[in-house]
Amino acid sequence: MGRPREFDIDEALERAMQVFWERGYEGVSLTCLAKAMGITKPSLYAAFGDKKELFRRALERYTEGPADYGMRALEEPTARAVAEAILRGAVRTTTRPGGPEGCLGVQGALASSEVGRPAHDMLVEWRNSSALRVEERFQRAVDEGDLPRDADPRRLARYIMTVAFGIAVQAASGLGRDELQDIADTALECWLPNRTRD
Amino acid sequence: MGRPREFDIDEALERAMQVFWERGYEGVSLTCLAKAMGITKPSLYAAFGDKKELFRRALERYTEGPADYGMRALEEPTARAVAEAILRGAVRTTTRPGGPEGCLGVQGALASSEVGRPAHDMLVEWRNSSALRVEERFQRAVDEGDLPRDADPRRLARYIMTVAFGIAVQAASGLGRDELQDIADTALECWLPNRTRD
DNA sequence: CGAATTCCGTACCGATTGGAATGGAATCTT
DNA sequence: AAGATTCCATTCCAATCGGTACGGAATTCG
Repeated sequence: MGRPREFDIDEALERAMQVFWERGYEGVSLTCLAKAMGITKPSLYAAFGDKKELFRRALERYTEGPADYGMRALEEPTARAVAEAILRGAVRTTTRPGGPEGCLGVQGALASSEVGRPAHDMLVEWRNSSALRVEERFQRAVDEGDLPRDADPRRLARYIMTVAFGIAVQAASGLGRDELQDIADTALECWLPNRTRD
Repeated sequence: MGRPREFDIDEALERAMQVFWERGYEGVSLTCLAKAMGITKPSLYAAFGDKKELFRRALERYTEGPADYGMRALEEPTARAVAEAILRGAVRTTTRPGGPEGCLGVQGALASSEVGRPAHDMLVEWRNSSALRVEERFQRAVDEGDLPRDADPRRLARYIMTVAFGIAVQAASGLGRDELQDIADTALECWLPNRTRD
């Protein structure tokens, strides 16, 4: 009941995600955000609450959209394939032609003032929980005999995630897709035996 | 001639560097900056020019201070030792007890609005030139026979720097020194034969 | 000592920040 | 059609942003 909204809330959120991805949390004002979303500030406020709530929604959308390679990678059959999928996904996502360079989870709010703290904390948690899921997947690989019994899942997961985050930083520094894939390949060269590079 | 300044300009710059390191360029206001430096805004403005000039000075000081491991690493005798020194330095600097966690070159302004562009550009250039110097060092290693003739110095350098930047991100996510050193060790395990871990 | 010079502190500048109040327009249920 | 409800647009809010104008305090040179 009542007057229906004149904008598509999903499309508006998509725009918001793009802008946050490109400029970070504190790097965008509500005014700029509203303009990019094609709506006015009150509409934004009514539909999404405040700025940090909008950011949370955008981060959620990012996780299930551009960064869904993370979840899908965990379904690969071997630890090696998981690692490959993560790094390959990181390369592709941080250099996708349509979108901003880099990773929202890294760019968003690495450093922040007090007002940027909510986004900062969300992203720290986002990065750490990602690493944790990879670790759990690698633990399963050890249990299954896919990884050697003496392998350290946490250490391997942290290594892969570190390279992935480093790739995001390098993408923000202007490196291209091929160069980043080279880096990913280098990181994988030392990985356990069954190399299956495409 | 004239009234002498009542604060130590070197110490003030040190404070500024610390704050930029911790909160990034846009994350600190001039007011907060001046307070941390123990001086007033007009004094700051008179001594350092505007905010981006102060940031430039702070970045300079960072390069020659906490991040001097980068330059010193290049003087190591072998490529392997260079790589080790870089990663070890990254670990130590991003987790030094006294200072902020992470790396000024990474934290400062990965993502930025228009007003943060100067810092953003400075840091992109800083990261890229760091990688370039490592590449040149590795090229020398190839020339000297320290690295195999078919090694790709650029690729190796980018890999090492990617891991180093990734370490900085992880430090900002709260990982401790030992955990980061584990990551560095893992990254080096695949490195060429002569492992000389301490 | 006195003039010139430089620095410090306060108080303030216009612009922009995240957020909200208000009122009219559009749609639902009754 | 009437009332209730929801949305949109303008306008405004106190606070803060980076950056200054100005007057008094401290120092050196003459």
